[in-house]
Amino acid sequence: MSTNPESIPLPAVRRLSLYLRQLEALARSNQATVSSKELGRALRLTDAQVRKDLAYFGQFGHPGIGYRVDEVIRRIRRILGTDKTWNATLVGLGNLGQALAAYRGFGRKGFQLVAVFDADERKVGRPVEALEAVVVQPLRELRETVARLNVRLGIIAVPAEAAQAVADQLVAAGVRGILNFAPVALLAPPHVALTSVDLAVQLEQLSFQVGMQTSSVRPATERG
Amino acid sequence: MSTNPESIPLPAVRRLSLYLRQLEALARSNQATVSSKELGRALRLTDAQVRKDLAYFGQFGHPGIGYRVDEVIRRIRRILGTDKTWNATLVGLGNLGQALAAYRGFGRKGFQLVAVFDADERKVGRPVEALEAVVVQPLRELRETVARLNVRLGIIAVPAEAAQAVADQLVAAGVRGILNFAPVALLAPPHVALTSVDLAVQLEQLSFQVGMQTSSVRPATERG
DNA sequence: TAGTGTGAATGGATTCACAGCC
DNA sequence: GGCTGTGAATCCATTCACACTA
Repeated sequence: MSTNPESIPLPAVRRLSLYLRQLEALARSNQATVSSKELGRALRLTDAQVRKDLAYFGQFGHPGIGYRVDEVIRRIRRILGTDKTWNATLVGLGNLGQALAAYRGFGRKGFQLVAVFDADERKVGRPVEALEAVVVQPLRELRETVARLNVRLGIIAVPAEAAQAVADQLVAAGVRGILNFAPVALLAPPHVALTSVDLAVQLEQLSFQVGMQTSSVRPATERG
Repeated sequence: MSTNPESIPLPAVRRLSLYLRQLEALARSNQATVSSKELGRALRLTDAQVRKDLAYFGQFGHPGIGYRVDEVIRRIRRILGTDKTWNATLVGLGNLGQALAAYRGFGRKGFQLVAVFDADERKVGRPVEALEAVVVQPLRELRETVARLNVRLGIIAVPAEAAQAVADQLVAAGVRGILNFAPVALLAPPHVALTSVDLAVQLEQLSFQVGMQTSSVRPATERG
């Protein structure tokens, strides 16, 4: 009984991606079915968690059998929306931007990079390495190009100071979602989806974990 | 009253990084103090959330005044452990690895890249762009180099298939934390901290959000 | 027997609301 | 008056436990 979207826990949506990744790995090793227990073990989750998560999105499993790997893969892709292709644009061709331009995962998840922008006039006009038939454009052409090519997603890889202005332009141009790599909290209207990836935040989380472990792992042993 | 570490909600630790980022921005614009309300508004959190989060880590605020920006910055950095410098190593010099090698944020958060490894013999021996005095080494030298240079953190930027083997080698060499960019669920012993960044997961989350919004934003309007 | 789906119970995190301080 | 820190109340997510199915 696929629950109505509003009531699905956000963490469950995040885990859906992990299930998919794991299922894809199982498919590559030609495993046909998998149980919630096995799936949970690989991702360090309880079996109940796995079952409940999947059940939020529909009837996936077969009692006595488990989950059929390729069936579930298909259905999760559909739910996540990565079974269709969308045009995307990348703004900012610094180090990170170049790595993103060369990243094959966009295509695999249904996002096609059809335009790239940069503020640096020296980069404008050059072809983008690793992307067929894409040439760096100046920011002032963003709006028109996004509309003409029916771009639905914008990827921001510019310095923090410039990020909000770029986001505003992307929104004005009509994108439906923004993936932000700049280390700032962006504002976007509610009809535009926004996801941020901040490497500094990840580094800090790791640093904290390390500090935590070394200070508390030996509760009684290492005191004297 | 700084709570004991075990009992701090994990989400609060994640938000601590966001508070820091925001406070650093305020410091740059020379703002001396900030209230929980203002901080919350910028990050889209309630003021109560902000106060409670900060209180988990100690007495930060001044009633009637708010939080003193640079005082709190200093204290958060200390808590996160980014006030000290640690040596780090990068494994994998593909597109992403190169972007990471050039990323200035590592240094700013107290991580210094002192060694880089790659399995491709053609890359071995070359200097690493953007890193002073670092030359690409073959993987077989990982263990010895990590020990000799006192490397505490490993960054994995290799293909998914190779990631677990690299993680194992890093663990065997004695690192205390691993930052993983490969799209797999890695296993590490409990005394080694592990954080993963999977771009594909982020893309899927964004895709899902977009799909969600367009299907439910207009509950009554767009049905006929 | 092996394994899902799901209400009920538990455990965590967020919000409320207010005492206390500047 | 403005603002923090925090117990109590609420809300949300996870786990338990079992009816049900292949």
